[in-house]
Amino acid sequence: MAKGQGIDDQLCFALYTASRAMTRAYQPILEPLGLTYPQYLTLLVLWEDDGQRVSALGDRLHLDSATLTPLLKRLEAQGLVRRSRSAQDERVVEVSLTEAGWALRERAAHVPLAMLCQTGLDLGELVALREQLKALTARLRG
Amino acid sequence: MAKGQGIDDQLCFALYTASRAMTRAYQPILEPLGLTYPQYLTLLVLWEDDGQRVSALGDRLHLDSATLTPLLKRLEAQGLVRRSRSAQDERVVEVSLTEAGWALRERAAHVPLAMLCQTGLDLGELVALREQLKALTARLRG
DNA sequence: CGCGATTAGTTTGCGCACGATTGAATCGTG
DNA sequence: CACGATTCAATCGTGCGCAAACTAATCGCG
Repeated sequence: MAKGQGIDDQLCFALYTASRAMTRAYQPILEPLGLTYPQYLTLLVLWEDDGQRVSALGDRLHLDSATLTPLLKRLEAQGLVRRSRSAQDERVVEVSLTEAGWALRERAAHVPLAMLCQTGLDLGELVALREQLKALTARLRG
Repeated sequence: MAKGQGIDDQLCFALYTASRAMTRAYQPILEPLGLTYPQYLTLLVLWEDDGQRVSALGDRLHLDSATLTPLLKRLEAQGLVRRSRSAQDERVVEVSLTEAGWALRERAAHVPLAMLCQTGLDLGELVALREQLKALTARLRG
């Protein structure tokens, strides 16, 4: 076996395939809610803290406005969020949940557990892996 | 702290951000070679085993032909690969490296080590994390 | 041989990601 | 107050990723 050059030896490839497998695993669970995976993540952030500006969402999700603006417009078109210019600072767009956006939270409440089951990990393994990934991300950014 | 519902508690989000951070970390290293990250992965597979059909590349990379066809056309436009219909079976397209495609292998030889350094992981940690991710991927697919 | 089923790859359409640019609003310094 | 610098979101262009529809070639069964 070649040492470290084959594609299956590469950490990056394992990460890339795992991430896509995860996104795909979410799909059948999110489809009844009419959400994509990035849209679901965005709503998670808003359910945690409603009324954030676009840049704050971007900081939280590590996405820039070029990605978020069209995504938020699609959520708005579905009636889940409102986008409005701040009165204090007209540059800022504040994103807030509608009634429907809040209501969706209940319908999505089962999602984390459903996904946890799909991973087949116990809580300890999950936390360990998650923290390793966070550390790796920090390293790659630094 | 909410238990398991916040975005930073989710394994999926850690995976998603780590994967994007990895892709981004590759960018400055691959940019001098004129490659994107998925293009680099595709070449890795071809350097291992030249002359594969599109579907075999897809099996290896877990990508379908709708993704690979345009990617391969871009590699072909750069003069790195040739795409040709098999004589035995006209449905099949075989992808083979050009001289330039092989030559690029030398110029890319430093990439894995450069990335390993960026991760700041020792080899043992890398292998452990990689195998956990492979196991997770298998679970999510199963 | 003939013809329906299957297979391989392409095309189409949509939704991310992200670098780069733009335009408008605000800030800061003189 | 003025005006250049900065900030915020939107826009543009490119390249994935993938579902679905399509096309052409091959297979298989009568």
